[in-house]
Amino acid sequence: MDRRAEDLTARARIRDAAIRLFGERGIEGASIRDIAAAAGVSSGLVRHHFGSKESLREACDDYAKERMLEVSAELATTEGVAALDPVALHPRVFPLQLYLVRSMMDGSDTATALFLGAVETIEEWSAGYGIEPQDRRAYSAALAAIKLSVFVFRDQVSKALGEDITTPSGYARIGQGLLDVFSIPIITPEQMDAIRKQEK
Amino acid sequence: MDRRAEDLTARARIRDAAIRLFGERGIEGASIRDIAAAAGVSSGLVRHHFGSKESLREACDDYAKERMLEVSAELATTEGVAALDPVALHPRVFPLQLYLVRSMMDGSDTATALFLGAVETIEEWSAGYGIEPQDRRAYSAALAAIKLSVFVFRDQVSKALGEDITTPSGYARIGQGLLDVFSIPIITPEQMDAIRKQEK
DNA sequence: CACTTGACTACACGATCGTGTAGTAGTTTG
DNA sequence: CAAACTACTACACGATCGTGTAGTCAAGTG
Repeated sequence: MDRRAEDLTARARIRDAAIRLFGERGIEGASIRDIAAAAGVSSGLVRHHFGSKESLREACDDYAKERMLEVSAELATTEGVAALDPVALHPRVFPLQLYLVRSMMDGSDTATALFLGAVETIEEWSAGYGIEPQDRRAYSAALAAIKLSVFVFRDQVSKALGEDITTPSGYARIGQGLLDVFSIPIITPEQMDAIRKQEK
Repeated sequence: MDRRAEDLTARARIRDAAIRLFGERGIEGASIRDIAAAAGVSSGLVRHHFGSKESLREACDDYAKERMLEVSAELATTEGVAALDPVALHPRVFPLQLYLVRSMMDGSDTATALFLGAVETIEEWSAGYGIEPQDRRAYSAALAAIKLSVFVFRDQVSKALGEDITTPSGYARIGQGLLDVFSIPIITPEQMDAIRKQEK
Protein backbone atom coordinates (compact mmCIF):
# COMPACT_ATOMS: atom_id res chain seq x y z
CA MET A 1 0.00 0.00 0.00
CA ASP A 2 2.96 2.29 0.54
CA ARG A 3 6.15 3.26 -1.21
CA ARG A 4 8.16 0.38 0.34
CA ALA A 5 8.03 -2.20 -2.37
CA GLU A 6 9.65 -5.62 -2.14
CA ASP A 7 11.23 -5.51 1.31
CA LEU A 8 7.87 -6.24 2.95
CA THR A 9 7.27 -9.47 4.79
CA ALA A 10 5.44 -12.08 2.75
CA ARG A 11 2.45 -11.72 5.05
CA ALA A 12 2.21 -8.01 4.31
CA ARG A 13 2.66 -8.58 0.58
CA ILE A 14 -0.18 -11.11 0.59
CA ARG A 15 -2.43 -8.72 2.49
CA ASP A 16 -1.64 -5.82 0.16
CA ALA A 17 -2.21 -7.97 -2.92
CA ALA A 18 -5.50 -9.20 -1.45
CA ILE A 19 -6.71 -5.65 -0.80
CA ARG A 20 -5.81 -4.65 -4.33
CA LEU A 21 -7.36 -7.67 -6.07
CA PHE A 22 -10.43 -7.82 -3.84
CA GLY A 23 -10.95 -4.13 -4.55
CA GLU A 24 -10.52 -4.49 -8.29
CA ARG A 25 -12.43 -7.72 -8.91
CA GLY A 26 -14.59 -8.19 -5.85
CA ILE A 27 -14.22 -10.87 -3.20
CA GLU A 28 -15.57 -13.70 -5.32
CA GLY A 29 -13.67 -12.52 -8.35
CA ALA A 30 -10.23 -12.79 -6.79
CA SER A 31 -9.04 -16.31 -6.01
CA ILE A 32 -6.46 -17.25 -3.41
CA ARG A 33 -4.21 -18.45 -6.20
CA ASP A 34 -4.48 -15.07 -7.93
CA ILE A 35 -3.58 -13.28 -4.72
CA ALA A 36 -0.67 -15.62 -4.06
CA ALA A 37 0.67 -15.09 -7.57
CA ALA A 38 0.34 -11.31 -7.23
CA ALA A 39 2.25 -11.46 -3.95
CA GLY A 40 4.87 -13.77 -5.44
CA VAL A 41 4.27 -16.68 -3.07
CA SER A 42 2.61 -20.07 -3.14
CA SER A 43 -1.10 -20.40 -2.51
CA GLY A 44 -0.33 -22.59 0.48
CA LEU A 45 1.43 -19.71 2.21
CA VAL A 46 -1.74 -17.65 2.06
CA ARG A 47 -3.48 -20.38 3.98
CA HIS A 48 -0.52 -20.74 6.35
CA HIS A 49 -0.68 -17.08 7.31
CA PHE A 50 -4.40 -16.40 7.21
CA GLY A 51 -6.10 -19.77 7.58
CA SER A 52 -8.96 -19.26 5.16
CA LYS A 53 -10.23 -16.83 2.55
CA GLU A 54 -12.78 -15.46 4.99
CA SER A 55 -10.09 -14.88 7.61
CA LEU A 56 -7.94 -13.18 5.00
CA ARG A 57 -10.83 -10.86 4.24
CA GLU A 58 -11.28 -10.04 7.90
CA ALA A 59 -7.58 -9.30 8.20
CA CYS A 60 -7.88 -7.00 5.18
CA ASP A 61 -10.92 -5.32 6.76
CA ASP A 62 -9.03 -4.67 9.99
CA TYR A 63 -5.93 -3.38 8.24
CA ALA A 64 -7.89 -1.16 5.86
CA LYS A 65 -9.91 0.25 8.73
CA GLU A 66 -6.80 0.95 10.78
CA ARG A 67 -4.95 2.61 7.91
CA MET A 68 -8.05 4.59 7.01
CA LEU A 69 -8.44 6.01 10.49
CA GLU A 70 -4.72 6.81 10.58
CA VAL A 71 -4.88 8.72 7.33
CA SER A 72 -8.07 10.54 8.26
CA ALA A 73 -6.47 11.58 11.54
CA GLU A 74 -3.54 13.03 9.60
CA LEU A 75 -5.81 14.80 7.14
CA ALA A 76 -7.97 16.26 9.90
CA THR A 77 -4.98 18.16 11.25
CA THR A 78 -3.40 19.19 7.97
CA GLU A 79 -6.34 19.86 5.67
CA GLY A 80 -9.58 21.78 5.86
CA VAL A 81 -13.12 21.15 4.72
CA ALA A 82 -12.11 18.29 2.47
CA ALA A 83 -11.41 16.05 5.46
CA LEU A 84 -14.85 16.09 7.00
CA ASP A 85 -15.13 12.36 7.60
CA PRO A 86 -12.97 9.27 8.19
CA VAL A 87 -13.70 7.97 4.71
CA ALA A 88 -12.31 11.01 2.98
CA LEU A 89 -11.68 11.44 -0.69
CA HIS A 90 -7.95 11.32 -1.12
CA PRO A 91 -5.70 9.68 -3.73
CA ARG A 92 -3.42 8.28 -1.04
CA VAL A 93 -6.05 5.79 0.00
CA PHE A 94 -7.56 4.83 -3.38
CA PRO A 95 -6.84 1.10 -3.07
CA LEU A 96 -8.11 1.04 0.50
CA GLN A 97 -11.30 2.88 -0.47
CA LEU A 98 -11.86 0.54 -3.36
CA TYR A 99 -11.47 -2.47 -1.14
CA LEU A 100 -13.71 -1.10 1.59
CA VAL A 101 -16.46 -0.33 -0.89
CA ARG A 102 -16.34 -3.87 -2.23
CA SER A 103 -16.26 -5.21 1.27
CA MET A 104 -19.33 -3.15 2.17
CA MET A 105 -21.19 -4.42 -0.87
CA ASP A 106 -20.40 -7.95 0.24
CA GLY A 107 -21.84 -7.21 3.66
CA SER A 108 -18.74 -6.76 5.82
CA ASP A 109 -19.54 -5.58 9.34
CA THR A 110 -16.19 -3.86 9.76
CA ALA A 111 -16.56 -1.86 6.57
CA THR A 112 -20.16 -1.01 7.41
CA ALA A 113 -19.07 0.15 10.85
CA LEU A 114 -16.63 2.54 9.16
CA PHE A 115 -19.52 3.94 7.13
CA LEU A 116 -21.66 4.42 10.23
CA GLY A 117 -18.74 6.13 11.95
CA ALA A 118 -18.45 8.48 8.99
CA VAL A 119 -22.16 9.28 9.24
CA GLU A 120 -21.78 10.24 12.88
CA THR A 121 -18.73 12.35 12.16
CA ILE A 122 -20.68 14.20 9.49
CA GLU A 123 -23.60 14.66 11.87
CA GLU A 124 -21.35 16.33 14.45
CA TRP A 125 -19.48 18.33 11.86
CA SER A 126 -22.64 19.63 10.17
CA ALA A 127 -24.16 20.62 13.52
CA GLY A 128 -21.03 22.50 14.55
CA TYR A 129 -20.83 24.02 11.10
CA GLY A 130 -24.28 25.54 11.43
CA ILE A 131 -26.00 23.42 8.80
CA GLU A 132 -29.64 22.76 9.64
CA PRO A 133 -31.15 20.08 7.40
CA GLN A 134 -34.69 18.79 7.82
CA ASP A 135 -33.39 15.38 8.81
CA ARG A 136 -29.79 15.52 10.01
CA ARG A 137 -29.34 11.76 10.13
CA ALA A 138 -30.60 11.26 6.57
CA TYR A 139 -28.58 14.26 5.43
CA SER A 140 -25.40 12.83 6.93
CA ALA A 141 -26.03 9.38 5.50
CA ALA A 142 -26.55 10.87 2.05
CA LEU A 143 -23.32 12.86 2.32
CA ALA A 144 -21.38 9.79 3.47
CA ALA A 145 -22.62 7.82 0.46
CA ILE A 146 -21.88 10.75 -1.84
CA LYS A 147 -18.27 11.00 -0.74
CA LEU A 148 -17.72 7.39 -1.77
CA SER A 149 -19.59 7.54 -5.04
CA VAL A 150 -16.81 8.88 -7.22
CA PHE A 151 -14.69 5.94 -6.10
CA VAL A 152 -17.30 3.39 -7.01
CA PHE A 153 -17.80 4.89 -10.44
CA ARG A 154 -14.19 5.90 -10.99
CA ASP A 155 -14.06 4.15 -14.38
CA GLN A 156 -17.29 5.76 -15.55
CA VAL A 157 -16.33 9.20 -14.23
CA SER A 158 -12.91 8.91 -15.83
CA LYS A 159 -14.52 8.04 -19.14
CA ALA A 160 -16.89 11.00 -18.84
CA LEU A 161 -14.01 13.39 -18.17
CA GLY A 162 -11.75 11.89 -20.78
CA GLU A 163 -8.98 11.48 -18.22
CA ASP A 164 -8.21 9.13 -15.37
CA ILE A 165 -9.37 10.56 -12.05
CA THR A 166 -6.60 8.68 -10.24
CA THR A 167 -4.09 11.02 -11.86
CA PRO A 168 -3.46 14.38 -10.16
CA SER A 169 -5.04 16.26 -13.05
CA GLY A 170 -8.18 14.15 -13.18
CA TYR A 171 -8.47 14.09 -9.42
CA ALA A 172 -8.35 17.88 -9.36
CA ARG A 173 -11.14 18.07 -11.93
CA ILE A 174 -13.56 15.74 -10.18
CA GLY A 175 -12.69 17.41 -6.90
CA GLN A 176 -13.70 20.71 -8.48
CA GLY A 177 -16.91 19.09 -9.71
CA LEU A 178 -17.76 17.99 -6.19
CA LEU A 179 -16.96 21.46 -4.87
CA ASP A 180 -19.43 22.89 -7.37
CA VAL A 181 -22.07 20.42 -6.26
CA PHE A 182 -21.50 21.43 -2.66
CA SER A 183 -21.46 25.15 -3.33
CA ILE A 184 -24.27 25.63 -5.85
CA PRO A 185 -27.75 24.90 -4.47
CA ILE A 186 -29.81 23.02 -7.04
CA ILE A 187 -33.07 23.40 -5.22
CA THR A 188 -34.32 26.63 -3.73
CA PRO A 189 -36.17 26.62 -0.39
CA GLU A 190 -39.38 27.53 -2.27
CA GLN A 191 -39.00 24.50 -4.57
CA MET A 192 -38.37 22.28 -1.58
CA ASP A 193 -41.55 23.42 0.10
CA ALA A 194 -43.43 22.74 -3.11
CA ILE A 195 -42.00 19.22 -3.33
CA ARG A 196 -42.83 18.48 0.28
CA LYS A 197 -46.42 19.62 -0.16
CA GLN A 198 -46.71 17.63 -3.35
CA GLU A 199 -45.64 14.49 -1.54
CA LYS A 200 -48.36 14.84 1.06
CA MET B 1 -39.48 -6.99 -12.62
CA ASP B 2 -43.15 -6.11 -12.70
CA ARG B 3 -46.36 -7.06 -10.89
CA ARG B 4 -47.06 -10.03 -13.25
CA ALA B 5 -45.69 -12.93 -11.32
CA GLU B 6 -45.69 -16.50 -12.61
CA ASP B 7 -47.38 -16.13 -15.99
CA LEU B 8 -44.14 -14.93 -17.56
CA THR B 9 -42.37 -16.98 -20.17
CA ALA B 10 -39.49 -19.03 -18.83
CA ARG B 11 -37.08 -16.84 -20.75
CA ALA B 12 -38.38 -13.72 -19.01
CA ARG B 13 -38.29 -15.42 -15.60
CA ILE B 14 -34.67 -16.42 -16.15
CA ARG B 15 -33.76 -12.88 -17.18
CA ASP B 16 -35.53 -11.35 -14.19
CA ALA B 17 -33.92 -13.81 -11.79
CA ALA B 18 -30.52 -13.10 -13.35
CA ILE B 19 -30.95 -9.34 -12.93
CA ARG B 20 -31.96 -9.81 -9.32
CA LEU B 21 -29.20 -12.26 -8.37
CA PHE B 22 -26.49 -10.47 -10.37
CA GLY B 23 -27.52 -7.26 -8.64
CA GLU B 24 -27.54 -8.78 -5.18
CA ARG B 25 -24.40 -10.93 -5.36
CA GLY B 26 -22.44 -9.58 -8.29
CA ILE B 27 -21.83 -11.33 -11.59
CA GLU B 28 -19.28 -13.81 -10.24
CA GLY B 29 -21.30 -14.43 -7.12
CA ALA B 30 -24.41 -15.68 -8.92
CA SER B 31 -24.05 -19.02 -10.69
CA ILE B 32 -26.16 -20.18 -13.62
CA ARG B 33 -27.52 -22.95 -11.39
CA ASP B 34 -28.59 -20.39 -8.79
CA ILE B 35 -30.35 -18.33 -11.44
CA ALA B 36 -32.04 -21.39 -12.92
CA ALA B 37 -33.27 -22.46 -9.47
CA ALA B 38 -34.58 -18.96 -8.74
CA ALA B 39 -36.45 -18.99 -12.05
CA GLY B 40 -37.76 -22.51 -11.43
CA VAL B 41 -36.12 -24.10 -14.46
CA SER B 42 -33.20 -26.38 -15.21
CA SER B 43 -29.74 -24.93 -15.67
CA GLY B 44 -29.69 -26.31 -19.18
CA LEU B 45 -32.60 -24.09 -20.16
CA VAL B 46 -30.59 -21.00 -19.25
CA ARG B 47 -27.99 -22.12 -21.73
CA HIS B 48 -30.66 -23.00 -24.29
CA HIS B 49 -32.13 -19.50 -24.19
CA PHE B 50 -29.03 -17.38 -23.68
CA GLY B 51 -26.10 -19.50 -24.85
CA SER B 52 -23.59 -18.50 -22.21
CA LYS B 53 -23.29 -16.59 -18.99
CA GLU B 54 -21.71 -13.67 -20.80
CA SER B 55 -24.56 -13.59 -23.33
CA LEU B 56 -27.05 -13.74 -20.48
CA ARG B 57 -25.35 -10.73 -18.94
CA GLU B 58 -25.52 -8.83 -22.21
CA ALA B 59 -29.21 -9.66 -22.50
CA CYS B 60 -29.71 -8.36 -18.96
CA ASP B 61 -27.76 -5.22 -19.84
CA ASP B 62 -29.94 -4.55 -22.88
CA TYR B 63 -33.18 -5.23 -21.04
CA ALA B 64 -32.19 -3.12 -18.02
CA LYS B 65 -31.12 -0.27 -20.29
CA GLU B 66 -34.36 -0.42 -22.26
CA ARG B 67 -36.56 -0.53 -19.16
CA MET B 68 -34.52 2.24 -17.58
CA LEU B 69 -34.96 4.56 -20.51
CA GLU B 70 -38.68 3.73 -20.61
CA VAL B 71 -39.13 4.58 -16.95
CA SER B 72 -37.07 7.75 -17.18
CA ALA B 73 -39.15 8.86 -20.15
CA GLU B 74 -42.30 8.37 -18.08
CA LEU B 75 -40.84 10.20 -15.10
CA ALA B 76 -39.67 13.10 -17.24
CA THR B 77 -43.24 13.87 -18.21
CA THR B 78 -44.92 13.21 -14.87
CA GLU B 79 -42.41 14.41 -12.30
CA GLY B 80 -40.27 17.47 -11.80
CA VAL B 81 -36.75 18.09 -10.61
CA ALA B 82 -36.30 14.57 -9.28
CA ALA B 83 -36.16 13.11 -12.77
CA LEU B 84 -33.18 15.01 -14.05
CA ASP B 85 -31.37 12.09 -15.62
CA PRO B 86 -32.04 8.67 -17.17
CA VAL B 87 -30.65 6.89 -14.14
CA ALA B 88 -33.10 8.48 -11.77
CA LEU B 89 -33.62 7.59 -8.15
CA HIS B 90 -36.95 5.80 -8.01
CA PRO B 91 -38.13 2.74 -6.06
CA ARG B 92 -39.76 1.27 -9.16
CA VAL B 93 -36.39 0.51 -10.66
CA PHE B 94 -34.41 -0.59 -7.59
CA PRO B 95 -33.53 -4.04 -8.92
CA LEU B 96 -32.56 -2.60 -12.29
CA GLN B 97 -30.39 0.07 -10.67
CA LEU B 98 -28.72 -2.49 -8.48
CA TYR B 99 -27.95 -4.66 -11.45
CA LEU B 100 -26.67 -1.80 -13.58
CA VAL B 101 -24.34 -0.65 -10.81
CA ARG B 102 -22.87 -4.15 -10.48
CA SER B 103 -22.60 -4.39 -14.23
CA MET B 104 -20.74 -1.06 -14.35
CA MET B 105 -18.34 -2.22 -11.65
CA ASP B 106 -17.66 -5.30 -13.73
CA GLY B 107 -16.87 -3.14 -16.72
CA SER B 108 -20.00 -3.44 -18.86
CA ASP B 109 -19.98 -1.14 -21.87
CA THR B 110 -23.77 -0.93 -22.01
CA ALA B 111 -24.07 0.10 -18.38
CA THR B 112 -21.21 2.57 -18.75
CA ALA B 113 -22.91 4.04 -21.82
CA LEU B 114 -26.01 4.62 -19.69
CA PHE B 115 -23.86 6.50 -17.19
CA LEU B 116 -22.31 8.64 -19.91
CA GLY B 117 -25.78 9.37 -21.27
CA ALA B 118 -26.84 10.49 -17.82
CA VAL B 119 -23.83 12.80 -17.61
CA GLU B 120 -24.80 14.45 -20.88
CA THR B 121 -28.42 14.81 -19.81
CA ILE B 122 -27.28 16.51 -16.62
CA GLU B 123 -24.98 18.77 -18.62
CA GLU B 124 -27.87 19.96 -20.77
CA TRP B 125 -30.27 20.22 -17.87
CA SER B 126 -27.86 22.22 -15.70
CA ALA B 127 -27.09 24.60 -18.54
CA GLY B 128 -30.77 25.20 -19.24
CA TYR B 129 -31.40 25.49 -15.53
CA GLY B 130 -28.95 28.36 -15.21
CA ILE B 131 -26.33 26.53 -13.15
CA GLU B 132 -22.82 27.74 -13.90
CA PRO B 133 -20.19 25.44 -12.38
CA GLN B 134 -16.46 25.94 -12.91
CA ASP B 135 -16.26 22.69 -14.88
CA ARG B 136 -19.64 21.62 -16.21
CA ARG B 137 -18.45 18.22 -17.36
CA ALA B 138 -16.90 17.36 -13.99
CA TYR B 139 -19.92 18.80 -12.20
CA SER B 140 -22.29 16.62 -14.23
CA ALA B 141 -20.17 13.51 -13.76
CA ALA B 142 -20.11 14.09 -10.01
CA LEU B 143 -23.89 14.52 -9.93
CA ALA B 144 -24.42 11.36 -11.98
CA ALA B 145 -22.29 9.37 -9.55
CA ILE B 146 -24.05 10.95 -6.58
CA LYS B 147 -27.49 9.97 -7.80
CA LEU B 148 -26.40 6.33 -7.83
CA SER B 149 -24.56 6.35 -4.54
CA VAL B 150 -27.52 5.74 -2.23
CA PHE B 151 -28.25 2.60 -4.26
CA VAL B 152 -24.77 1.25 -3.91
CA PHE B 153 -24.74 1.81 -0.18
CA ARG B 154 -28.40 1.03 0.45
CA ASP B 155 -27.57 -1.47 3.21
CA GLN B 156 -25.27 0.97 4.96
CA VAL B 157 -27.65 3.91 4.57
CA SER B 158 -30.54 1.78 5.82
CA LYS B 159 -28.50 0.80 8.86
CA ALA B 160 -27.63 4.44 9.51
CA LEU B 161 -31.29 5.48 9.34
CA GLY B 162 -32.54 2.51 11.29
CA GLU B 163 -35.02 1.68 8.55
CA ASP B 164 -34.91 0.08 5.14
CA ILE B 165 -34.64 2.72 2.41
CA THR B 166 -36.47 0.44 -0.02
CA THR B 167 -39.65 0.95 2.02
CA PRO B 168 -41.73 4.06 1.25
CA SER B 169 -40.92 5.57 4.64
CA GLY B 170 -37.16 5.02 4.39
CA TYR B 171 -37.11 6.11 0.78
CA ALA B 172 -38.84 9.36 1.73
CA ARG B 173 -36.23 10.01 4.43
CA ILE B 174 -33.15 9.48 2.26
CA GLY B 175 -34.87 11.44 -0.51
CA GLN B 176 -35.24 14.30 1.95
CA GLY B 177 -31.57 13.92 2.91
CA LEU B 178 -30.55 14.28 -0.72
CA LEU B 179 -32.82 17.31 -1.10
CA ASP B 180 -31.04 18.90 1.85
CA VAL B 181 -27.66 18.20 0.27
CA PHE B 182 -28.83 19.80 -2.96
CA SER B 183 -30.39 22.83 -1.30
CA ILE B 184 -27.89 23.75 1.42
CA PRO B 185 -24.53 24.96 0.10
CA ILE B 186 -21.73 23.50 2.20
CA ILE B 187 -19.04 25.68 0.75
CA THR B 188 -19.37 29.41 0.24
CA PRO B 189 -17.90 31.10 -2.85
CA GLU B 190 -15.29 32.74 -0.58
CA GLN B 191 -14.20 29.36 0.78
CA MET B 192 -14.00 27.96 -2.72
CA ASP B 193 -11.74 30.79 -3.86
CA ALA B 194 -9.56 30.12 -0.81
CA ILE B 195 -9.31 26.40 -1.67
CA ARG B 196 -8.50 27.11 -5.29
CA LYS B 197 -5.75 29.51 -4.38
CA GLN B 198 -4.40 27.09 -1.82
CA GLU B 199 -4.12 24.40 -4.49
CA LYS B 200 -2.03 26.57 -6.75
C1' DC C 1 24.32 -32.21 18.95
C1' DA C 2 19.30 -33.29 18.74
C1' DC C 3 14.92 -30.90 18.85
C1' DT C 4 11.53 -27.56 17.99
C1' DT C 5 9.42 -23.95 15.53
C1' DG C 6 7.90 -21.03 11.81
C1' DA C 7 8.04 -19.75 6.87
C1' DC C 8 7.25 -21.83 2.89
C1' DT C 9 6.18 -25.20 -1.26
C1' DA C 10 4.16 -29.16 -3.76
C1' DC C 11 0.42 -31.76 -4.43
C1' DA C 12 -3.95 -34.01 -3.94
C1' DC C 13 -9.04 -33.80 -2.32
C1' DG C 14 -13.96 -32.91 -3.15
C1' DA C 15 -17.16 -29.32 -4.47
C1' DT C 16 -18.77 -26.20 -7.75
C1' DC C 17 -18.31 -23.68 -11.77
C1' DG C 18 -19.52 -22.84 -17.02
C1' DT C 19 -20.21 -25.61 -20.68
C1' DG C 20 -21.29 -29.59 -23.84
C1' DT C 21 -24.24 -33.54 -25.40
C1' DA C 22 -28.13 -36.39 -25.84
C1' DG C 23 -32.69 -37.01 -25.54
C1' DT C 24 -37.93 -36.21 -24.52
C1' DA C 25 -42.51 -33.96 -25.14
C1' DG C 26 -45.43 -30.92 -27.55
C1' DT C 27 -46.42 -28.02 -31.33
C1' DT C 28 -46.05 -26.53 -36.06
C1' DT C 29 -45.65 -27.31 -40.85
C1' DG C 30 -45.42 -29.45 -45.36
C1' DC D 1 -48.89 -38.62 -41.21
C1' DA D 2 -44.12 -37.59 -41.09
C1' DA D 3 -40.63 -34.15 -40.61
C1' DA D 4 -39.00 -30.21 -38.27
C1' DC D 5 -38.75 -27.20 -34.77
C1' DT D 6 -38.96 -25.41 -30.02
C1' DA D 7 -38.94 -25.66 -25.01
C1' DC D 8 -37.07 -28.19 -21.78
C1' DT D 9 -34.42 -31.80 -18.74
C1' DA D 10 -30.72 -35.04 -17.34
C1' DC D 11 -26.21 -35.92 -17.16
C1' DA D 12 -21.33 -35.83 -17.95
C1' DC D 13 -16.89 -33.07 -19.12
C1' DG D 14 -12.80 -30.43 -17.79
C1' DA D 15 -11.39 -26.41 -15.27
C1' DT D 16 -11.00 -23.92 -11.15
C1' DC D 17 -12.22 -23.08 -6.65
C1' DG D 18 -11.15 -23.32 -1.31
C1' DT D 19 -9.12 -26.43 1.48
C1' DG D 20 -6.26 -30.29 3.47
C1' DT D 21 -1.79 -32.89 4.01
C1' DA D 22 2.92 -33.78 3.92
C1' DG D 23 7.28 -32.30 3.67
C1' DT D 24 11.58 -29.05 3.00
C1' DC D 25 14.53 -25.61 4.77
C1' DA D 26 16.57 -22.27 7.90
C1' DA D 27 16.89 -20.24 12.39
C1' DG D 28 16.85 -20.66 17.03
C1' DT D 29 17.23 -23.37 21.63
C1' DG D 30 18.32 -26.84 25.21
